[in-house]
Amino acid sequence: MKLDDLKHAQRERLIFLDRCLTWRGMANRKDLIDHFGISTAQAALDFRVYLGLAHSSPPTYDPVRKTYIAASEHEALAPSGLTEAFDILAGVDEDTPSSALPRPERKADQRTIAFLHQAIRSGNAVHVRYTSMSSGADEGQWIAPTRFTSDGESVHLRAHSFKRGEYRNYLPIRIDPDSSFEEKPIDKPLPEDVDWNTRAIIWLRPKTGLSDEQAKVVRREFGFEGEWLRVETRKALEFFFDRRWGLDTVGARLERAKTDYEPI
Amino acid sequence: MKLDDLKHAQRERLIFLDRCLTWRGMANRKDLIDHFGISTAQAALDFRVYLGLAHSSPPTYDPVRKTYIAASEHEALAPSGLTEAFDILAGVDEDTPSSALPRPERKADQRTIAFLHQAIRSGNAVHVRYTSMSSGADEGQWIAPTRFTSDGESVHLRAHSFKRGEYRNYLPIRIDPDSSFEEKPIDKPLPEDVDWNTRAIIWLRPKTGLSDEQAKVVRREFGFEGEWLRVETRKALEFFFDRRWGLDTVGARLERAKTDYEPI
DNA sequence: TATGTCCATCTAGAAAATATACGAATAAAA
DNA sequence: TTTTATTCGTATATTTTCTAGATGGACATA
Repeated sequence: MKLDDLKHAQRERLIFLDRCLTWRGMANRKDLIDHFGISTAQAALDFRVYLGLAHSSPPTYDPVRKTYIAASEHEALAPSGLTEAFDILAGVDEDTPSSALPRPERKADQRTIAFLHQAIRSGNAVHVRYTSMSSGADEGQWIAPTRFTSDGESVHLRAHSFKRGEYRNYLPIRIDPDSSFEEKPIDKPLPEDVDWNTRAIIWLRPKTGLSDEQAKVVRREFGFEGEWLRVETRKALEFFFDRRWGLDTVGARLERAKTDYEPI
Repeated sequence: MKLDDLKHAQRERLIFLDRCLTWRGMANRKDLIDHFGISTAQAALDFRVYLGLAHSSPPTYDPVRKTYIAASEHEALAPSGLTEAFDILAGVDEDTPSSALPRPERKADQRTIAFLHQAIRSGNAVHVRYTSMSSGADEGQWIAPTRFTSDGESVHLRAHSFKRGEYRNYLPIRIDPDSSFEEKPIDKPLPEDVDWNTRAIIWLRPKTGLSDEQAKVVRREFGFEGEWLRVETRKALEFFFDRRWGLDTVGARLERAKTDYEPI
């Protein structure tokens, strides 16, 4: 019996339960009932199924505290990072501001995104008017969108620019929503997107100048033991890496050691 | 009939469907079947329920393209940002690197988090050994944790420090996992957490020095029309704001105009 | 014209979940 | 000490949800 053998709905519930046990160290039927709106009977069934699945380190019921307590060597069925599981830990009060810092969410026009998605699916080129931060609005151009990407802050469009003869990253928000979005088939095959199909393996180390003790904290914080932290992405996204990881800021605690490239 | 009247499982499915229609502009039964593992019959039922709910701008079936197409004035039942909905747009190939830039995920010790959560719940003080980046490891101290917070990058612990006589933000990863985590009741009531209970309203504007046209792009990108963008958070989290929004970097396109404070 | 794909719908039946009731252990309040 | 509240578990009958499998329609492509 595995987590994947279950139906989607119950699997979702057990994953939630798993996270409660992992990060809170405790869980009740009430947690399931409040979160999913199921009955007490069903919640009890879910607990039994969970206990059946978690044979390596099952939680135990503590009648004194009236909750299930995770085993001290508890192993998550579906491992999660603390950031993903934050909502498990944060009490949600309506009205008052969240206990999470608001993010700089970029807006996007639904219709524009749908047109681009459509062009990607059909493999057509599409006509757009694009405003770049440096050169201002253009008069309209044909691009061949291939996929959406994300740098964690905003969503980008990866597309071949016929004007430039290369693949570039575009910000959908800078596409004029009143562009024609006219589509046309691509006459000759596009070149390979080399940067996309190149793996960039970035090796990071604690910033030069940190004391040994500080370096140790940094290692623990980012979860690596040896000399380097290995992070893997695509060369096409590497441009965004330093900013996303804050390597270019004054208080940076990591720096690049080296970068390896290999075809995917 | 409203989205909230539905059971959790079906509501999840309809929200997914809603996002497909919103951002892809199209949806099939197959999308539901692949994502939730339901039958074709159930997927067809979900579509009918969705059509019943989306009375203001229902999608239409296009027999030629063999998909449902969102109305051009489509209104999302459950509005979402593009960043949240990114997984709807990104094709997921296993094996190859993701099309999203990896995030600098901070690690955290489950057991430590569970102890802290326990202390918050019970309202007790807890004994921990904390290593700060500046002053190094301490000899152990009592703190009174009140809640978890998040700056979007890592999760923090908000706690009253008896040593300092004030509320501070701690990084759980810097708490020694071998701390005693001994608990004791708090003898006299804690002072109010004034910074937590103060609303910080931050007014941002396009960075001075940008051209009018550039400022216009910035406004559209961050979704504000007038002079300022209003962002609301808690004073206790304000310290993280500039870094999270990249206001302290060279390429920043927003700057603070003013900040208002008011009690919550 | 044949084939494949996508849709919808029908029916019977399986599976999932509920409502309701009952009993047990514990802590705190009366 | 007794009562109340909270949490657990389980059992029953019932309702709701979902599936399996079959049927048919519209359209595109070969």
